[in-house]
Amino acid sequence: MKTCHKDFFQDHGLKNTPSRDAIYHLLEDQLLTADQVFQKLIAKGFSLSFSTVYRILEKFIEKGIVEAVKLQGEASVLYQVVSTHHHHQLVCTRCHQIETIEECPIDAFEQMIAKQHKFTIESHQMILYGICDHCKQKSTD
Amino acid sequence: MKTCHKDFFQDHGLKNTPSRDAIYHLLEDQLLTADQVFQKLIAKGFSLSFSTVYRILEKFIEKGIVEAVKLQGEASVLYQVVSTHHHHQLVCTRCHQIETIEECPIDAFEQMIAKQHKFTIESHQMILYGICDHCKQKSTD
DNA sequence: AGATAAATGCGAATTGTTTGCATTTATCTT
DNA sequence: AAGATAAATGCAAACAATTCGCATTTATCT
Repeated sequence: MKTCHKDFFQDHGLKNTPSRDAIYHLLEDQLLTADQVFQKLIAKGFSLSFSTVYRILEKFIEKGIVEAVKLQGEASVLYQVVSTHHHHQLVCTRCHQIETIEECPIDAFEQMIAKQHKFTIESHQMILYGICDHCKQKSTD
Repeated sequence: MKTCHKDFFQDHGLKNTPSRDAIYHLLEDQLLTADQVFQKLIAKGFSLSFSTVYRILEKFIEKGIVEAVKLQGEASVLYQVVSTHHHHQLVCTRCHQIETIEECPIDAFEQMIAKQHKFTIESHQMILYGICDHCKQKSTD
């Protein structure tokens, strides 16, 4: 519950509602689909509608509070609170677990691209697909 | 028409049909949605059904002939023939033009990730969003 | 040429997401 | 603190992209 002080939503021009708060906290430390957000809240006994989930996510993205990530192969979009620090994802192609990493090789790369292609990079998405440690160990059993 | 010799599809265990050939050649040098593939072929006077487009793309992906790329914000998936050489995309957030680049900063990075996270990278997707040269020049007019 | 499995066309079904509209709620005003 | 106001919500219907079932056709293998 790092950044969510009392007027957090109001500072973004959003009303402070229980649903917003609940969704925000859910997405602080994990990537979830809209459906997963909905299910988790319902499971907690929280009451809200499915379209509200989508509408809140939409507002969050609009305000830069949350980012949407589209992974190859996954049908639905994943959402996550935008951290102050940059990060990327390691997606295991076997168990589909997603690990978040802080390392990024692109900063240096950006300058080269800016020159060679005269393209000013504003943001980037990098997703690495492969086998996680856990799955690797299982396959050697 | 680089790699498409007579038995190309058969080598992949696929029958050699006109639709396959047409779609393959369309995607050799551009990223298109399923719908765009369909529209372009229809426009050329080619006759095929929409579900055939999806089924062919599905097969191509299964055989590793084509890759699917999901961009942030875009509703539908883009498809492209997998080149023998590795490449990435520069997506202009203004004009939505997509440029393909050969440079890749990730090869060296992969080894580091493999060690630090015990994650074996099989493939990766990197998309850079920003402003292309053309749009930049327009904005200074 | 005939057999066989794969490929195709068509429409209907499914899935993820968005929208319209009536109702409720957070915040602002007095 | 009560009422005004716009934003937020619930519900169901609409949508758009993609998938599927099934009957028919076609490429490839005898």
